Amino acid sequence: MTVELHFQLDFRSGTPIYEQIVEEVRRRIHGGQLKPGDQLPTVRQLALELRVNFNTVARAYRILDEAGMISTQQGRGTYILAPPDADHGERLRQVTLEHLAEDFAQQALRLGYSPRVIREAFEKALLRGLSDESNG
Amino acid sequence: MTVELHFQLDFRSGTPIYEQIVEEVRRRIHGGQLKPGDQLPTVRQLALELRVNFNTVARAYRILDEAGMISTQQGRGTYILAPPDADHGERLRQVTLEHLAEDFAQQALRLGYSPRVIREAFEKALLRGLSDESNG
DNA sequence: CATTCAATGATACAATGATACATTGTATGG
DNA sequence: CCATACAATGTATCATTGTATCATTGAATG
Repeated sequence: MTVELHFQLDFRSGTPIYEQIVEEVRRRIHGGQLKPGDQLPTVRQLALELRVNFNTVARAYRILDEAGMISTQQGRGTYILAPPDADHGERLRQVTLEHLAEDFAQQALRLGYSPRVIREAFEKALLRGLSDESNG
Repeated sequence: MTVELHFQLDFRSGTPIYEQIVEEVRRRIHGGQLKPGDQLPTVRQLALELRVNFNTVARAYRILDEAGMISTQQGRGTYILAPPDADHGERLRQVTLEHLAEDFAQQALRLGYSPRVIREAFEKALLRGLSDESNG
């Protein structure tokens, strides 16, 4: 399922190779030829095709990764990411909060504390956290 | 009966998958959701659920095995060994309600949630924990 | 020229995946 | 009963993928 890119580098342009790769992938993502979930060629595959060292491709991929456009995963490959969506990020954050809350509640209950005592401890900790936040 | 874990991996976090699995199982053992004698999902079941190779799960299980927290047995399965309070190597600190509450409050605040949202998540989790306690 | 520094290459490494294997429990047939 | 076959489990080994580190190159600069 890894897509083919087929594009030509200009070795004489003065623009670094890794930059040319970054720009090409960028264009294809914006142009829609590359869609979220698509797997890019491996660093070695693309390097072979472009006749460059695979570290150069890796460098381009790393830049795109840091820009949030792709996801590089050691041992797995690199994939196009969905464009950052504020709503989606919010949903993930909410999941995390629920997870934290659930862990806390379960552990507290398991230690045998009553709901009333747990609520008190929670409220106290929350207020303390708030004052810490505003002061320090 | 093998327990279900359902948890999400973060493929983009940079933390290796096997490490994320190790930590998740650790948390559930300490939190009491996993008790001695419980059978974990088989490496293949969990791998399928998490969409990773089963060797990655096997690696996590092996680490937990070497830490003395679980027992993996070829041809049989893997089982929780550790009593929840026996801490293996790491943090031997006393887990108190105050600590739990403080950790939860601080982490939630650090994520940028408003006190109101945190209270809602907490209350919901607590009620759910209570009903789980009485039912299951 | 010598020096410096960014770009690229070479090499070793870590994480994950694919595949074949050994061990255990259970069903099946005699 | 016992033996055998089979299915399910974890294990071992190697291939594949990205990462880290250092060496090399080549152009800019003094």
